[in-house]
Amino acid sequence: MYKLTDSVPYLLNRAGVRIAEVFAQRIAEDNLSVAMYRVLAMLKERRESTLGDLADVVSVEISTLSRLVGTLAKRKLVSRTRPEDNGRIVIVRLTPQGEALTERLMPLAVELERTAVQDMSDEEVAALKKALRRMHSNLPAISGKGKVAG
Amino acid sequence: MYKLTDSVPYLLNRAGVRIAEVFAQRIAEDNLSVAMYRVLAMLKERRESTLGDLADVVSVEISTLSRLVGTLAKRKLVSRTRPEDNGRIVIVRLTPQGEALTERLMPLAVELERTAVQDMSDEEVAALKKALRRMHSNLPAISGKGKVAG
DNA sequence: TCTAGATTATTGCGTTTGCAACTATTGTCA
DNA sequence: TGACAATAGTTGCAAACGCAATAATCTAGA
Repeated sequence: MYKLTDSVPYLLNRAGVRIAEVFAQRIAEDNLSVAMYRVLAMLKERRESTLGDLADVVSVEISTLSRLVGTLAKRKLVSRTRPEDNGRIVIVRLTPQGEALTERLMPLAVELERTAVQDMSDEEVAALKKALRRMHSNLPAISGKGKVAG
Repeated sequence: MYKLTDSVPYLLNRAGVRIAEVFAQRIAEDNLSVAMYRVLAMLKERRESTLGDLADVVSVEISTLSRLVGTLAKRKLVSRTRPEDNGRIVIVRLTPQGEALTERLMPLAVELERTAVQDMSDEEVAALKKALRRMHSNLPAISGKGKVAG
């Protein structure tokens, strides 16, 4: 029998919102949003990325990300480049300042995660991550609303 | 060693966004958002609720919820009442139309969940839910930003 | 080569959101 | 009882968001 408050989507959202709120508060003094942090952390991980790839990774609309990256660029945390051999795409990279900031913030993310999963074993955490990845891959990406094969 | 794309907050957000997108698309033809659905499903579960309690359950700001419930009330899906013995609070209830709509949509939520966890055992799903509840309770609720014990 | 289509990012625009301020009501305690 | 604090909800306002339209570039086929 279905109960909203026992359903996976609901519990997922509730935990996700809560953890994002806590992290948002921690990085607010640096005038960063959670999405901004994810962009920075992603670039630290991959060194560089196009806007579209970043949007996929960060789970936000590309138009939102375009403006968000614009803000980060204005603050000299990232650079935007259109390669000569491909004038469509934009390559985003961390600046030294951006890298320094990211390195300073990552420990906060680590600590937050530790707090969140404090009473779970390594196996439980691994199983959780596996389940989260599975659910993501079990569901279709929404491209542009109801535009299907057309 | 920390990797954004292997961290729990990131995976949590990614799965949550994806599942919400899919469900949003399914209920879009009824002009409902996911938060609206959660309000309706919550009222179906509890019969009635104050605005503040609803906000807690649905994980949205009370100001947002105030407007959202106003919209639902305009569509005659819920009713709002200020009890005579307490003029501060607002009691929200489903109307018959609201209940009918909710009953029609709940199977969609069930099916979505089934799709999301399709390759997991009952035990795995139970462990997932447990982990999601734990993380929620391991983290502090954010009241009003940095207002602490003041 | 030239044109039609696909890809990638940006911008316009209306909607939604959250914070802060405000209103209204209730609770407390001197 | 009377005043001050606490609670509950609403509204103003600015920021953030997503969709749709647009611009710019690249790709592929005749």
